[in-house]
Amino acid sequence: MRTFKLPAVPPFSLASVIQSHGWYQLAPFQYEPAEGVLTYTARLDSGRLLQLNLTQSGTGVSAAYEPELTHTETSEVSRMVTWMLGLDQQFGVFYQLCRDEPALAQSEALARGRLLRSPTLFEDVVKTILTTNTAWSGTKRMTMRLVTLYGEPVPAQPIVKAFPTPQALAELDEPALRKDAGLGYRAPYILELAQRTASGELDLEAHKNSSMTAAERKKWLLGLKGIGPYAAANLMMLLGHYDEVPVDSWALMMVSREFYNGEPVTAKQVRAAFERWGEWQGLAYFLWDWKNDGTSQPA
DNA sequence: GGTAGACCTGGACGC
DNA sequence: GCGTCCAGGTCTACC
Repeated sequence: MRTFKLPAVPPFSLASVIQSHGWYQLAPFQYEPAEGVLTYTARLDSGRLLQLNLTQSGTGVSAAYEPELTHTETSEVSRMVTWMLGLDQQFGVFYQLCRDEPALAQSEALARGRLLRSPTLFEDVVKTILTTNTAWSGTKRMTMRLVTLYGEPVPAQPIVKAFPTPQALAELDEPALRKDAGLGYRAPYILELAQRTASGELDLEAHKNSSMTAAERKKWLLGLKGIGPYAAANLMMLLGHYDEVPVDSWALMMVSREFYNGEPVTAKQVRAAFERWGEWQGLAYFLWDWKNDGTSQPA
């Protein structure tokens, strides 16, 4: 295995990034908690496929890979890992605000704030659509089927596959996605996204670092089929905009238990509960140390 | 702007 | 084993 190291804006914890949300459980991510290794099957611009093994290295991250890469490819992998782990992201202002809130006081000590991302926005939009209107087990199953059925295999390890490209998905028909991949009614959304991306009509990757305002970005996301208020807020978080709470059924339950004594709450009440965190309210919600984590009934 | 019904799947449950 | 019900966000039509 060849390796290189990348620095991160301190504080940095790979474990905190990995456990920031459930993305590490979705193919082609793999995580070995005992060894602290996050594995991702990546596809480079050149079309080459490789397995990346990411581990904590001092205050940064170490990337191990095979086969040998060109200088250009190594630069591409560096940019990819920096984006996926948010190595250049800073949360100093947020940490200052957290110091007076017991439920967030550990954020800086644990280096929390960075959210694990896929290398491409295409992959993250697809995965976000697959989180909607289904249980987490369904999201994992649908993602695994997409990768298994339509992902390109790593030559040296044919059972290891990358996330399917927009081109690969664009060539499919709706019944295949609906039945074979088990996407159900989400199939036309994914197919349209893939076809628009593959044709060049939609340049998702340009939006990772666009000059759009947060409001413009959100409006653009809501214009994508299958992306509603929850999915848009979730993707905005991945894009580094934290000024809105992604309200789903879990958020309604947790906020009800935490702030409303178990009484049913509305999406407005969930947003109101975190409104005081301003541009950080989404992150405050994400990192909140809930008194009741949802696995038991409230006191 | 708000609301109701349809969409689709898998899991839980009762028989 | 089979049938029924329910949870989970978004879209569309309608008011």
